[in-house]
Amino acid sequence: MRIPMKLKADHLPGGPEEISYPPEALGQSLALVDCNNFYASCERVFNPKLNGQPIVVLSSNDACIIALSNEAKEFDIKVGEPLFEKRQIIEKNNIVMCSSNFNLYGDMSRRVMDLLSGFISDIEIYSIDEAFLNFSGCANLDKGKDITEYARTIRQTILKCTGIPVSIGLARTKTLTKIASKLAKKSKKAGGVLNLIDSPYLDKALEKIHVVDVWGVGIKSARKLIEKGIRNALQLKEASDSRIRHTMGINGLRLVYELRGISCHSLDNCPRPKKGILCSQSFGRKVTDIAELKQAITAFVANAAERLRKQKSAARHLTVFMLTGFSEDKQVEKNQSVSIKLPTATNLSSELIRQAMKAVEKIYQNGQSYKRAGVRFDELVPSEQTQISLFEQSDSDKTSRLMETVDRLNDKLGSGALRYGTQGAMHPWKAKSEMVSPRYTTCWDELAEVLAN
DNA sequence: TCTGGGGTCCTAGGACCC
DNA sequence: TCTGGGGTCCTAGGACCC
Repeated sequence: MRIPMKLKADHLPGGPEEISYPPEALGQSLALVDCNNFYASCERVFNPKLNGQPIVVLSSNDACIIALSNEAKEFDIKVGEPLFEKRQIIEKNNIVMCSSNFNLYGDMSRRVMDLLSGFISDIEIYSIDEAFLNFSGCANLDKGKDITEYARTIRQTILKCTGIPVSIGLARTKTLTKIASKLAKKSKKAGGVLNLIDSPYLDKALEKIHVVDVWGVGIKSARKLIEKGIRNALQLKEASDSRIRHTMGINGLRLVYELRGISCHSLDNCPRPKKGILCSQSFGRKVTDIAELKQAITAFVANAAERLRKQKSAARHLTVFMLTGFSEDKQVEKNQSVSIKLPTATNLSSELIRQAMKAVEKIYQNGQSYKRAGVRFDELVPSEQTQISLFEQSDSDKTSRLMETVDRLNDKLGSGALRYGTQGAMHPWKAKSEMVSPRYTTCWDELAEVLAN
């Protein structure tokens, strides 16, 4: 099931009536299941003493507030605010502070998602605490069972089995389910489930939603919209196509169609590998020593490379970035970065670290202090297709040793696991190097060893 | 040497999401 | 003193080719 509209960036339709939609664009029954205050709820599952108490969950270095329980939301605290600004309120009101524990949250998330998959097979896990479900064609609902009741059953099951409270919004498009779940969370009457599918109250619901709370509208776009008199989701839904296209681009137009019940974002139920992998961290203090920076970057590269190998990818491109932190006048951070096109795609830590160190040396300025740094791998390719240039043709001794290794590994892994050959036929200008294409990442280390000798 | 236009690829930066 | 750590997609502009 693909996106029904050819709403490409270069295509500006005159209006929805000019396009014919396949039935699934208009008639889907979707749900968003959203865990309430997820991190705070997880902390409560493992420490029931926290039930009923106001809680905030803090980021690494305990620098920022990244989640709040309902009780904590009563105070003047918002997600994303730095702790030092709110410390007084927190201490005065005996709000409990928890340092974040992402292993725990990931584990709880898996439990919730497993339960959901048991109810509905067509599911997209959208984030650590959210999943979209597609009820269209769901066998359990064929016998006229009420979809709202079914959603309540799901909700109760999750709560009973995991201890995590969730809200469920039902609607025709993803954007509308987001709104439904938001309202379900707020309304006491809804009991955690709100169904806006073909609802006569849909427009009333949209009117209650401020534009900045619409999925896909950030602070920048919201400001522009408000300037034009568009304050709520209903006004956004009724705005003219050309106006939206002009102020918010193609994504804005997709979003408005979704508000009108025309699905532009289909369910993505087959998780694709990441297109880029990054690892970065704030130091929590100023770092000026290049040795210390190198040590940190080495750790980041090792972490990111592991994730790279886990999804069976290799990177062709590497970027190291270092930020100086906020300047005295609270203006922007200075972001310095160096990108390196790798000679061949790789997911080998040793090679990636070597390249990253070169980048650090390029960026580093004596006397400059850095507050944050990171590394990013881009242009990822499946590692089965990865080719590494292993040796020069002239080095016949190394060649024969390598061929022996390849044969041995093929014996171990099954023939064809690795192959070797020259690239010369395809790319005459590279005729000097020979290539080996490992199809199994487990071979990397052994190959690397041969290379090193 | 001058002139034009169309097309593609790459990159940096912006905006948004959780 | 103290401002998280991941991601995705789109766009504009420059370089380059024909």
